[in-house]
Amino acid sequence: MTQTSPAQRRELPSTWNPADVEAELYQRWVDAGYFEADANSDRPPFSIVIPPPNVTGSLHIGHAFEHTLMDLLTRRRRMQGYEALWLPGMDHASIAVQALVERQLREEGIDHRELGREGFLERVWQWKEQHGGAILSQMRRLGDGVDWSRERFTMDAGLSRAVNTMFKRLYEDGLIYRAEQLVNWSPNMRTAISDIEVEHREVEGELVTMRYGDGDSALEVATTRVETMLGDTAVAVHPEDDRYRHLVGTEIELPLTGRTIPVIADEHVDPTFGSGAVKVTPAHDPNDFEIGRRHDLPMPTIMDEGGRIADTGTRFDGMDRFEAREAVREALREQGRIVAEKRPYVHSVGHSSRSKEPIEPRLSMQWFVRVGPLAKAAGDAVRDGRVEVHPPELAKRYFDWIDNLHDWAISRQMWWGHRIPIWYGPNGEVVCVGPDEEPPTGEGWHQDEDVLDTWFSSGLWPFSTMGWPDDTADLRKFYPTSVLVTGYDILFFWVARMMMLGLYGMSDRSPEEAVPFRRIALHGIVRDKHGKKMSKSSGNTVDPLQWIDTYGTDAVRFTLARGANPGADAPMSDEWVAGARSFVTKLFNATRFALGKDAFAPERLPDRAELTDADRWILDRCDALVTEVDELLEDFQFAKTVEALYHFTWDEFCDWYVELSKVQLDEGGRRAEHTRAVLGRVLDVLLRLLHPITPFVTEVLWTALTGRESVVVAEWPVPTGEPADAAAAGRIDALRRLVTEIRRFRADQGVKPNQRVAADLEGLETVGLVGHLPAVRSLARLDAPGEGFNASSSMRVGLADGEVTVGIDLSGAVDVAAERKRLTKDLEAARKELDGTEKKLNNPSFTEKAPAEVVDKIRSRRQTALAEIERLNTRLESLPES
RNA sequence: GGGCGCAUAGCUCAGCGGAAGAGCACCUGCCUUACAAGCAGGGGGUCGCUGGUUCGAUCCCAGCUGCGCCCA
Repeated sequence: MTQTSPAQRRELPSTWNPADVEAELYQRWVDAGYFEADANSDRPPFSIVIPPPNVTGSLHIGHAFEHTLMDLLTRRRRMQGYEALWLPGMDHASIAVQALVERQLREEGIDHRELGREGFLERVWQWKEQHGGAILSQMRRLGDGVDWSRERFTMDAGLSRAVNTMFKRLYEDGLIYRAEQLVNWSPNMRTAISDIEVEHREVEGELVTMRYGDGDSALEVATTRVETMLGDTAVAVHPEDDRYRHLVGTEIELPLTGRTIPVIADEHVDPTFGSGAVKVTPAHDPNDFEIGRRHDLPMPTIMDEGGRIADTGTRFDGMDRFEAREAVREALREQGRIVAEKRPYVHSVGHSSRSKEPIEPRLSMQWFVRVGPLAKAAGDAVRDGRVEVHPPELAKRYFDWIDNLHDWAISRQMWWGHRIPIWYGPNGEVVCVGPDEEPPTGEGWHQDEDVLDTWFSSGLWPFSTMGWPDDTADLRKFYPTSVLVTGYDILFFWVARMMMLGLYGMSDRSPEEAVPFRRIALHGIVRDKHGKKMSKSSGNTVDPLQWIDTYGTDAVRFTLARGANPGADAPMSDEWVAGARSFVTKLFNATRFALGKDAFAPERLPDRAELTDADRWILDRCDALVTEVDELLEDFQFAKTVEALYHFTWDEFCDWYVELSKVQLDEGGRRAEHTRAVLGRVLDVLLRLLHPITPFVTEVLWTALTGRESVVVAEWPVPTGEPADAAAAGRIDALRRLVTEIRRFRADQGVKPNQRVAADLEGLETVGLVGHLPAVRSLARLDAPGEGFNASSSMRVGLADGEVTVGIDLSGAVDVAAERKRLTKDLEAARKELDGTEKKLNNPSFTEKAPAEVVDKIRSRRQTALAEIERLNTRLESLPES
């Protein structure tokens, strides 16, 4: 047995003030290089890439949540001896940053277009250096054990090279193409966005029905966007619709434009909706676009990039789309062409998830990724188990989505981002220029003006950050990453893109090794304490940094981990963080107590035979805890892990073992010495288990306890393999029940918790608690019966192996009514139990069909109930009349 | 419109075929030398509704109601 010499010990402060030590501890960890991974080590790899936060972002509660889980997983693996890498970084957020810097420039009175592309980008980089990445310093406050030496940014040279390489490969494989297509257009940002960046929201608009043509050939069509009529090139009806059959093939006058348009028949028209005739605006509506294609209709674009009516040759040109909506409607009204108006008319409208404005379907030339083969491979990787989705229920959602994916619009009409590496020649040449190639020079050559969707570079994140396309030591060691921790809300945006591009980019590897991650741990979003989504508009957002200031990082992390059920949302409130702080304080105080009693972390425990029931019980429980925590964490059951640790720490270790240890310490000698070892061992294990969740307090306590360097690099506990001592556990269980019953009796009788009363205990030998008499007396605050002892009241406690009679000297002040009430209540419960069990046992189908062990269990419960009733009745009868 | 999920103690959530659980909140009593950010004790639920399967249903199945999410 070795012992930490007092000299090695670090002193604990008398109270725990996280703010005093957190920053210093974190810096110490970074300086010591604990978080830096070595690609050349022999240890088995464990790697996580951070879901890159937006360079404009600051730490919000969702980051804190996700980071806590990742840090927890990484710290545990590090302690388990893995070469653990948690790779940090940010993405460049093309649209958000461009908007931000454009706005800044406007405030200075500068139009970014005047500045030119180069000048503008200079300003963006300037902004990035000065204000970008606030989140990185905030991550330190959370205690994130990331490898700062590997920090990455999607616009870094290396990652840009990866983007360029990927583009070129896809292009040459025919998986990237350019086409004029209807895309989701953001007039505010003047760019195309992809399908997933569109959110559908119910809005109150109007449904206007208008009449095209006149007399017999008139048709009524309805729309929520009247202004689009300026771009109509047909009216469509169902081919089987008898009402309109005679009109098909004729031309009809399109009001306000001086044009006539054909009436066509198309099977996709729903004859039961409205009048059964629909206006067709191919350049501004997805369904109409399809109709236009089928019928080879002209597709005039009637809006400019900013959402203003253009090129219609009408007086509406130049009007904003919403202004035009009213103006066109009123113009039609003047002509008596408005047939009906429904207002408000609630319908679903696509909005840009970035700028929040209604998107405008717009025909334009864009670059697309042909997702077919990529999506198939991405689906298969999950289908054949190379990538596990946790919780598995969410895999279905992944399949539903990835198996029905549309081609991905990747060009953005922006300057900030990876410029599309395509050069156009004077004679219509199109050349894709790879990263190490020289672009064509000469008259008339120019590069595509657009940049790539930010998700394109984020999709390469798991390998571009490790040096791809080069064959690097990092890639060899850490790819595929071990687990991806992210929100289910981003499954489509990001996870699917990494799957597609990862499998494609790494296709020179075996299918098993090409996947970007082996497991996907999905979490939900953080909600408020009423389960409401946090949002600025409802004013229920919280600032994790403010919580850290108030309660300490450990408390915040503990709360977040405690709320993390697989795939489920996590409700959060400051009351719960306060509760977590109490836990941290409890742990601190318990350790302080132990150290005050000279507890130490022994290398070897004393021989089991030398230990008490209490020692063996708590050590066995501790062993079971290690197993439980391991099992839960392998399954990403964070909430249950925290629950198990909380319960053990508070309800078993602090409430019982620490109290029992006081009795043992009082005995002195070898008993006290062994108790110090057990206290130290349990704390040693417990602090290590808790470290990934609450890194700061455990670091302080564990180094104080052990005198060793840091718990960050301590070994993760493993079960001892010692068989649990069931007999000891049974006796401790009996002890706890006996003590609780006595406390209950005392409370009923109005005896103050701190008041010692004389009591006589009979029957301890039958329940195996003779040796525990001092403990019972200590925990139940009983004195040995002395001179003139008079058991004015007595109680019988039924335990597994018998019963104990406790005679208590209450100096005559017996509250008979309270006692009667209690006994009556217990009696009622016992009778109910008897009824229930007898009913079952009297049912022949039950005794015949139920498994034998269940029947036995019910029989024994009936026996217990009978004994209990007998005991309570005897006691009730013996009570004096009140 | 299509799909998925959830309804369990005042609140937030576990449990998911054989005795209703936790945290917080609540009530009572305690500053008992680790801890009042604490200790001891206590109250509180026909497990959304209606049927069905089963010896037995909070748990499985069907329908209904009410919420939530995703997609169009």
